Amino acid sequence: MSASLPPFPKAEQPVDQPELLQLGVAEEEPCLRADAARNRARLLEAAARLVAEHGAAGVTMEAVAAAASVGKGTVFRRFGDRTGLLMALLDHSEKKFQGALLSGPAPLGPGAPPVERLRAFGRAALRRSADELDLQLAAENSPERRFSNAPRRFLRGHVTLLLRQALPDADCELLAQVLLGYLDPAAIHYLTRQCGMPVERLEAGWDDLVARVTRTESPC
Amino acid sequence: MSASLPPFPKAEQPVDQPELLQLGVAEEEPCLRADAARNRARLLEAAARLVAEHGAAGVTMEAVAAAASVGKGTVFRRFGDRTGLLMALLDHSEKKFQGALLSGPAPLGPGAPPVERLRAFGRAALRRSADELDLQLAAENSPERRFSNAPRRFLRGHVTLLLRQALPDADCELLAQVLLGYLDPAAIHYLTRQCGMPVERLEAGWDDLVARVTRTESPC
DNA sequence: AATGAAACTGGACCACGGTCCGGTTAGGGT
DNA sequence: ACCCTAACCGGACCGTGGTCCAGTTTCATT
Repeated sequence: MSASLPPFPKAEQPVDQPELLQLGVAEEEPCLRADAARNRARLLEAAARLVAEHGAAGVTMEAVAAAASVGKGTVFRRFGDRTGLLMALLDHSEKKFQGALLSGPAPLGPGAPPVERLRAFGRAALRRSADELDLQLAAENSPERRFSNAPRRFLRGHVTLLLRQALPDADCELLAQVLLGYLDPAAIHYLTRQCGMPVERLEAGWDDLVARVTRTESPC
Repeated sequence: MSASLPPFPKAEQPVDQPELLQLGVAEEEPCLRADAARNRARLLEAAARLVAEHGAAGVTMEAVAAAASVGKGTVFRRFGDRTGLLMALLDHSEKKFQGALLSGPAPLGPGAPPVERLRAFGRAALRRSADELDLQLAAENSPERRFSNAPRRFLRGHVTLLLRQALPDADCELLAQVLLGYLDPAAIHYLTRQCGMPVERLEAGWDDLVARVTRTESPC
């Protein structure tokens, strides 16, 4: 909420750059002083240990700071807020996923027809959420930023692109929003854990949804 | 987190009763002592005033309690938590909406073909979110309970029913989840406020989505 | 090596959501 | 009219996310 804070990178400014990172995997930290980098590594390690021991709910900012023998302010300086820390924890898996989409083997990566890539995308995302579900849930942003973080923007761009190949005349941004909504971690948690649906049903539902959305109207 | 709490209704237990409220609008408070009812009314009035004055973000539990000349514990006893208070604030509009769906004029109410009712439903929901957006955003539950509150369950049942009339052989629960995801207040906020999409585009997108989802495959 | 400033550190501090429990009150039974 | 008990009240208390700033450290430059 403060105005000018030159020496405070805030770890994720809401700059909405016009899709020039379309092919770059994501932005990197500009640089880091030696001690800062060391503390960052210790914090991530401590946070991962806390997740393993007490679940994602046990990742308290104070606890992480204490476990890393570091002041609380340092955690906030490095990661901005709790969500930033949790997202940093998911960053490795996220980067791997992005890499598979951009340059992995088909049908997830390039080389397959777009609809088939979409189907593979959903299955991969569902499987990824099967592990990491509690972490992804805990990292869920506040309602205002649930859609405007870097990983989400990347997935949105990817799905939009695939949709545009299959449906050149549709509003692919909105359709991408719909498809990604189906893969929302909170939704997956609700359907599988609270409603008891098996993952197979979610996968079948995804294929069905993709088929319905990309079906071109009555090609008689 | 406590175990047994007889004298503490908690305002919304997570009981997931098997759809026997399908036609009842919602459950009512069991009864209320005279002073409790008076305090409840004063709290709601105070909360509404705070929303009008300082926006939904200004609705602090302490502020509401103070504005109603009531102890903080009373607010939590009555409404369970902050989300409960905000949902109570939205309750009137919610009930009206549910009434329109159940027994209002077509095409929103009964009497129109299901696909047309679905289209009307989306437009109505979008318009309802246009007002009240900040309140609906602030009332958004924690990720775990975003889908398991009474209003949401009602809408889910309604949409599922309409879908089943149009698509007897599809997985209508999952499709209903998809459609409701499109109408999520956070999504609407993101698309209209942050992406700057006009509401007309969202409405067109809804019609398109309903058409795609309910299109029966190649009726040649 | 000395130096100066940018960048980082840590812990005191604050606000808010949520819990607890001793004291109070409503209102039905007698 | 009285009493008894369940329900309710209020505010002290706690944990957590997040801010702030005085002091310290790094490192590029000389």
